[in-house]
Amino acid sequence: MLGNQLCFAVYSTAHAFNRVYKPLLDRLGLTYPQYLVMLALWERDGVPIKDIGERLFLDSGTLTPLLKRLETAHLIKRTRSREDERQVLVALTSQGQALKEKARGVPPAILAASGCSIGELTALKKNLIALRDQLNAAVGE
Amino acid sequence: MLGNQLCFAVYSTAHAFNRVYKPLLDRLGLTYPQYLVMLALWERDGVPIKDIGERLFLDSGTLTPLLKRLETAHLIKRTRSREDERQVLVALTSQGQALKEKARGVPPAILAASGCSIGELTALKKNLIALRDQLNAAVGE
DNA sequence: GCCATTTATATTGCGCGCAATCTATTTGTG
DNA sequence: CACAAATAGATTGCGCGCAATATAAATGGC
Repeated sequence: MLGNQLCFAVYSTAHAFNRVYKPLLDRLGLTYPQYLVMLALWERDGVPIKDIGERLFLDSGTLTPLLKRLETAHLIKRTRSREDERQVLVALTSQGQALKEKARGVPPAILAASGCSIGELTALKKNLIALRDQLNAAVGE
Repeated sequence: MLGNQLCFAVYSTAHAFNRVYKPLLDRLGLTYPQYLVMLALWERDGVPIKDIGERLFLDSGTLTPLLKRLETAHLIKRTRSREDERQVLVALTSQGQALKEKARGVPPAILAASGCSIGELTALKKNLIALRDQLNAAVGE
């Protein structure tokens, strides 16, 4: 049963996080997955979709429509690469860049809602990432 | 950033778990949320939908169609309560009961894929549940 | 240089997950 | 008893998340 219980703990914690993020992200006009994509682009943009997918563990079936919505919201621009016509490069617009400032209040609010110390959260994060990487390795056999 | 990183760790671990569960649950004809409902019913059935929702942190918008699919698959039966006509009671069919045996191999397989010791998983589960409950409390203000 | 293979992205279909809304009961208050 | 409020569940709409498939461009072996 323990595997089941742990998985449910992860599953239900993910939903709980979503509920905390939602009112904060509503003000930015983003969903949580869209916020993740923006976080990735704020770190490095002008990149192919593949690159975003690898960083977030998402595939084109998820990203293509999501990126279209971000483009409709004028936060990003998608352009076919010249060197490799298969790739679509994703770049932030000025509005997309500007949103980074508006989003600055999100992480502290999350930290406060978690009610944990930095040390606890860091340890938890480390353990989760190790578990995730182990699970992903197990899928690849 | 730490709050963001932790949430992403939870989010991506949930997806990784899903990828590990999928081939195991495909053999049972269940999705992971359906498996969760079955786990809940194997512990206690003949209960109103509300009861399942509280145990799994899910609402009727999610559960109503999911339960309809489980009923179509002949794993459960839904009947209006006599005492309180607002309630719909969910009971396992004999097939639903029998599936419990077929599902017995799932938890050990998950445990093996996690590559962690029982102690590590128990500690991680405990920390996650504390975090989840804290987050849920923060949403309710 | 040709052609099979690989790679990047797009599309379709299905099942969540949740907000918002609706209906039908039940409960609580006077 | 009447009637407002609360409660249980169903419905609708939207955005993931992913499998399966399709398309088009690049690559590699001969």
